[in-house]
Amino acid sequence: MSKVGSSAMSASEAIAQRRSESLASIVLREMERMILSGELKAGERISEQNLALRLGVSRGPVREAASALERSGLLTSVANRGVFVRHVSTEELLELYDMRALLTGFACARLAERATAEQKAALRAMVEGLEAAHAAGDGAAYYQGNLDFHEALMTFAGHDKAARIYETLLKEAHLSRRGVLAAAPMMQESNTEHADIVAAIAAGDGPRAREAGERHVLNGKRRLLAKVGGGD
Amino acid sequence: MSKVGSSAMSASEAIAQRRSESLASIVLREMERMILSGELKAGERISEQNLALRLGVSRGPVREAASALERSGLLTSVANRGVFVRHVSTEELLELYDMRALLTGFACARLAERATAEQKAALRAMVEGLEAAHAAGDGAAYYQGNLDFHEALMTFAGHDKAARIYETLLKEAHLSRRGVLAAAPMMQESNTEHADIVAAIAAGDGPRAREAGERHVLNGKRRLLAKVGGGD
DNA sequence: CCACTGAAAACTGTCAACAGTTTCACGGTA
DNA sequence: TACCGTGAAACTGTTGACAGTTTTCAGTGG
Repeated sequence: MSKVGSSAMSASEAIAQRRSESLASIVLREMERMILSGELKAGERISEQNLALRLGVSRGPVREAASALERSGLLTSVANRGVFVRHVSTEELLELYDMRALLTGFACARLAERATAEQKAALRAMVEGLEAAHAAGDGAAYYQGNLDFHEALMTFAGHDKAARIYETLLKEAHLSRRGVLAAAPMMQESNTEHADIVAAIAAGDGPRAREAGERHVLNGKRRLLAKVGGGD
Repeated sequence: MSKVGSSAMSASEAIAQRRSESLASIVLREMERMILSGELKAGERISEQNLALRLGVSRGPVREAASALERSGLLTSVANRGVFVRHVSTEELLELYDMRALLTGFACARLAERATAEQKAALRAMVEGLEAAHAAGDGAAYYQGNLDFHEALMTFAGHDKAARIYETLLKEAHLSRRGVLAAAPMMQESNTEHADIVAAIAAGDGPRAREAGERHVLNGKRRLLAKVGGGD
């Protein structure tokens, strides 16, 4: 319960070496990491007292961090009982896919009209990398590469608000460890869609790029749904 | 500086009469209200000490509330200097319009397929109310009715995530008092678009509803841009 | 063996105080 | 008059402590 694992070590170091960053923001990052890595499981209670002790800070910064994380949907708090890692229901996960689809489509349409040659090349390279990962049957590499590809789409689009919202949505989706499973099995199908997206962007065809981007994420939702079924 | 104005009174009462709501959440609401009402202007510094004093609480809950509001984009904090009401640039406001357009289009498409007869009737009634406000030249009524109509679109769509994001975006947009001005002048044009949206929804035409919803908000963006020009 | 009671332990919500930084006013100097 | 140190006042970041609530658990009775 009170183990000062190596996982918390980096945060402790950060606290020791801090210069101008507030403890609250360090605790925030650490809590977020713990939640997203699955170190803290969904529905699990977080004792601010224990956490403060483990991180070597007082409860004030921990409460501030928790307050912020609650706002961004990673925690829920119950009066006099503390904060809990939020449980993302299947319905909510599906809604997250809807929103990601919308944003991805938007970004793709934008890229079709403003992507630089370098950006197009980078996207093409990423798709080839994913192809290689698929050929090698390397699920982990595909998973990471897929995340990178989607992040690149949002970043290259040069729309701060869209990228920021997407980031938040992705973190929330990661709360449900189910989302992770959906990507690996259908590598071939998924990467074909990636290629479609890049092709539409390269062709400068906004509507087609938007449709391809949106469809791709919605297909991911469908693939997830097929896997989950009425399972839970 | 230290006036305990009538504006803070309701919050003070809430604090006095509280039963199970945390002080932090009350302070959060009050700060949000102050910011959105324009009582605190963009770029203005918020002294947590003064605020705590005015609300009759200690600095702890104020800091928690500020931490949460920073996360949702209403405040920015600077180390050792405190928190400031965020300044929303024109570029950022335009991006907010993009996102609202996306979400509105999404909601409209959804409504075309799942709106109940009551919901359709309610939307129609709202458009008629707006028409009346326009005829009467009542800008304030039109402004509020317009907000209500858009909120209804998001609520009726039955998509929690979309509604929640929309709400956040709207609050951020309200930070820039420029957005407010855009609605009033073009009542006729704006409400014609509202009618188009409702017609498409009533007809069960998803794509057309989506297009109409998206276009409507983007036209709002265009109207805003025309007004602002290169002004600032 | 199980359900119940009640007191102790643990924890959250809140506050007041301390240390370090920033801001501001004041007085001296060119 | 304008400029620049300098010290006091004000404020933020953080902590430890107190009050009230929840949880735990040993002991009791059925």
